[in-house]
Amino acid sequence: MAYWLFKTEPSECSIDDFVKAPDKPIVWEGVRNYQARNMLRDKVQHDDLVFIYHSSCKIIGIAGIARVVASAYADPSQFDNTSVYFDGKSSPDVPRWVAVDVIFVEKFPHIISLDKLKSSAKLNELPAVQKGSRLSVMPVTPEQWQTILQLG
DNA sequence: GCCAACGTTGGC
DNA sequence: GCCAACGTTGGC
Repeated sequence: MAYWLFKTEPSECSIDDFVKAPDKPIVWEGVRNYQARNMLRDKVQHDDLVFIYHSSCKIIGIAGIARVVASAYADPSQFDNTSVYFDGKSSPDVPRWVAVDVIFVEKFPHIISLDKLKSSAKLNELPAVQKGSRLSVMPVTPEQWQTILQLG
């Protein structure tokens, strides 16, 4: 079992969308970065736990936890020409992008802010706190996971 | 809205 | 395969 951090803009998908439908898997689609895709496709497994990170918003930070309930499959949005995630260069025969399904586990009473994450020396290696990091799917070590939980 | 830091594209 | 130009991300 592994740990991950998934970035999302809460205007697109926030922890509250999970809270609203706690038993309904959410399709984690729209990852359009090769490094992130490779991790989604090759490493993210059923039952892995995921920090949900809110980016590009007022309160930036980790908002809660979700669990992976379906490992990688072809991201349907890449074939949907009405979707902002449509990719005309991808084909059903050789899908370029993948999605996973995640389900609600927990919403934190307070978002663990980016400032707080940066304040812990133990999290220096976490890509999320590093300047210029644009990974939308990133690994979290068990030690980092525990450190972050204690910050919350 | 600015802009630094990346990532991707495409001509050569 | 290099690299300039362009596009995107994401914190501020």
